[in-house]
Amino acid sequence: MFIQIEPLSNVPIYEQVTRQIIEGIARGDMGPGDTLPSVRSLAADLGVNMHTVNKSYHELEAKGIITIRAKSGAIIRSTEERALTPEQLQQIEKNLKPVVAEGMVLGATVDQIEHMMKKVFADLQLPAEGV
Amino acid sequence: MFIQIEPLSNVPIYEQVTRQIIEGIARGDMGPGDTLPSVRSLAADLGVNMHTVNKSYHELEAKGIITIRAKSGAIIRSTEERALTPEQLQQIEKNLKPVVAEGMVLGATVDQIEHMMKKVFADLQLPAEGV
DNA sequence: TATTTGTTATATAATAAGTATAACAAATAT
DNA sequence: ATATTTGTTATACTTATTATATAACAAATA
Repeated sequence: MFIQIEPLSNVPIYEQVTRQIIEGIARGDMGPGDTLPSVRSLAADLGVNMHTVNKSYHELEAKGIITIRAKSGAIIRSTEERALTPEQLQQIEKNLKPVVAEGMVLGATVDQIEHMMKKVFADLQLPAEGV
Repeated sequence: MFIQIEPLSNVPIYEQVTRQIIEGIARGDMGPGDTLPSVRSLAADLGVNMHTVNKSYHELEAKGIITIRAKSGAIIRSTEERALTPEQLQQIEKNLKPVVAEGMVLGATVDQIEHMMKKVFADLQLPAEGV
């Protein structure tokens, strides 16, 4: 699997796992209907505890990105199933705000920030385009 | 002062303080050369401990946003002093990535995300325009 | 000179993060 | 049918983080 844990990071391991799975889906490495590896096997792969991965999966479920079927596995939901509610949109905006504010205070221009946005989009989408 | 603490938030208090000071600067509520309130007075205002605010100030200093003069106070640095190094730009991009990725996976379009960006920009800049 | 300032130190408590084992019952594979 | 794998649940433990509470120090300021 594509996940790489940075043990010295200030970002918790379960959060690193969550983010990298999300980025993997955005990048098209895996898509709707695909099953995630079992918490035990992924934990063994990453060299971390089962519960750490389990926490990440439940975070993904809370975000509406996957469905966990008890005693079976975790499946990536389809785009139709993931509604994109107004609450979710608002949450994204709330997450965006401190990042943008920090960038501006550090002296980044609107153009610079929008340029970075495009880089992030490209980084997440281009590999899929290459198929 | 404009800072509002949400005690039930999963975001640590010192981090809430840091973010809201940054947003205050971005919004133009306070600018370069201005001094932040003393850690003791702000802590009293917010009803939190001195060290919590102190931690926030040192985080702001580490980000290059303020300068702490020992036994004197904390001053907001000028835009010229805040260099905006390539490392900082890269950090902003790194912060942006998981937020954008999550938005996309949840089904937000590029246009929707860019529209939210503009809302955030407006929210941070318009009040200053009104002066 | 008295007050305020950031700094430093120590102590304590609560919560979060992470690991370690173990057992259960349902789902799946053989 | 049996064995394995699965997510779930429970308990226990360690460590780090967050936050508070006091106190004292020395420099800056009023």
